[in-house]
Amino acid sequence: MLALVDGNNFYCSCERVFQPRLKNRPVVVLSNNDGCAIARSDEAKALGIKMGAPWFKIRHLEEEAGLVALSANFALYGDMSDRMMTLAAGLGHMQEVYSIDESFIDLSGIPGDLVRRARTIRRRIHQWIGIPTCIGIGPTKTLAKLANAIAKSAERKPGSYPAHHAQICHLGACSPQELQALLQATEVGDVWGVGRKIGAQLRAQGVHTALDLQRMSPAAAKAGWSVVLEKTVRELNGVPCIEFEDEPPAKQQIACTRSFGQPITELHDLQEAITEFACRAAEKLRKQRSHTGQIMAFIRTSPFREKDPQYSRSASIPLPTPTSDSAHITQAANAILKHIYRPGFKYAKAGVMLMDLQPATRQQLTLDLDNDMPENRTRLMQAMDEVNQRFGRGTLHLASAGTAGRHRAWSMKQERLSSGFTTDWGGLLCVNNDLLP
DNA sequence: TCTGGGGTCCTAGGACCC
DNA sequence: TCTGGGGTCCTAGGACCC
Repeated sequence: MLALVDGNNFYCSCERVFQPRLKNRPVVVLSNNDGCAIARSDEAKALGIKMGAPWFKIRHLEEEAGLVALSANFALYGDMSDRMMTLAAGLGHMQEVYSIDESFIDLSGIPGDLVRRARTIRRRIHQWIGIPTCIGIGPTKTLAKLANAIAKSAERKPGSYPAHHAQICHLGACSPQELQALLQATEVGDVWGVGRKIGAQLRAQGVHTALDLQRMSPAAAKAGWSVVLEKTVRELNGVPCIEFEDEPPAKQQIACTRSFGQPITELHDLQEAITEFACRAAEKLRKQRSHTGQIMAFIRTSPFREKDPQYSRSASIPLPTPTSDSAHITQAANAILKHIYRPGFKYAKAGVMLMDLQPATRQQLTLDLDNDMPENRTRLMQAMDEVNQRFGRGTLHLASAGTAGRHRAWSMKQERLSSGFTTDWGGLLCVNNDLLP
């Protein structure tokens, strides 16, 4: 048996812990550059605000409905998440952290009343961290997800499901008739793994509810769609097909991409952005002790400004020697940028992706020894990570050649650090590429 | 449907080989 | 010159998730 523990409206709930005045008010948390809503309180959902709604379209609700909008504070949410995960882990023997606000817990071998146990953990998370959660229990991941959705819906929308499933729902403890009724009351599009497109296709074939999908033959699911949907059907029938991952596998790719607050036209401004993205990506890479064998960069105009000429292009460079060196990665990313850049466009977004990731093995370290001053180089990177960890991300960063000290034309929102102070881009220590070996 | 940022997995189709 | 069959590898794109 598996449990899924999920923080309700997670980012909003985190903010409410520190700003109790936000309780019972409609609240949204906005993405980078305050672009769109990425979290909504129940009250904000009741106002009809959709996930991803652009801020400029819902802004009028500030005046009209007392909507409160907050810029995202990801450092805070990461911190709260760690604490919540630690408590949630107490539910069973193994935990898979699935996202910032969700974790699966393996309940096999746990004796006694699982619902009562879940209730204890839920209360503890609420009392100690201040985050409200819902817990779904079922024999497979898909059914645990479904149970979680039922637990949430039963609490928020009375009448959608029987009230005793609110907050905690244990599908493994339901009678076959009860389970059937719950599946029938669930729209097929609400099943984990069924998105907008496949949901529409299923409905067109007469499959409207989770129960309909459960009764589809796995062979038909595979023939009509793919092995992914086949697994979903099997999981709905209680046959585990999606593995429990106790420790997170190393990432296969690492990306750092951003939309700009204002459109960018000049190459040197894009260079600054790409340099920063490359450095951040390299940091993530070293954190998981990997090297990258291929670097990709892209730039694009805004598809939403239809009148403006559109341009979107990406390119990648395979590296002769896999590396985690910020300077190498930055150079490669900037070389790509020069290659794909065309003047005359208003660029809205750019990014760097590291691909072909592999463990930083001893062999690769030996290869590095052939480069200039490898020991200094490694120590420099270590020191940079340590400084940034201690004083906040971006305190020490590589500047693209010749741009150090120039005003940033592409502005990102200032980031609040978990320690509570605000960093400023002025007066930052930069290391110029030109100075590196 | 909507102006975010990250990820994963699967599939189809082309290149190339025997 | 045409016709046959099968396999692998790679890439782009689609669909999904939070």
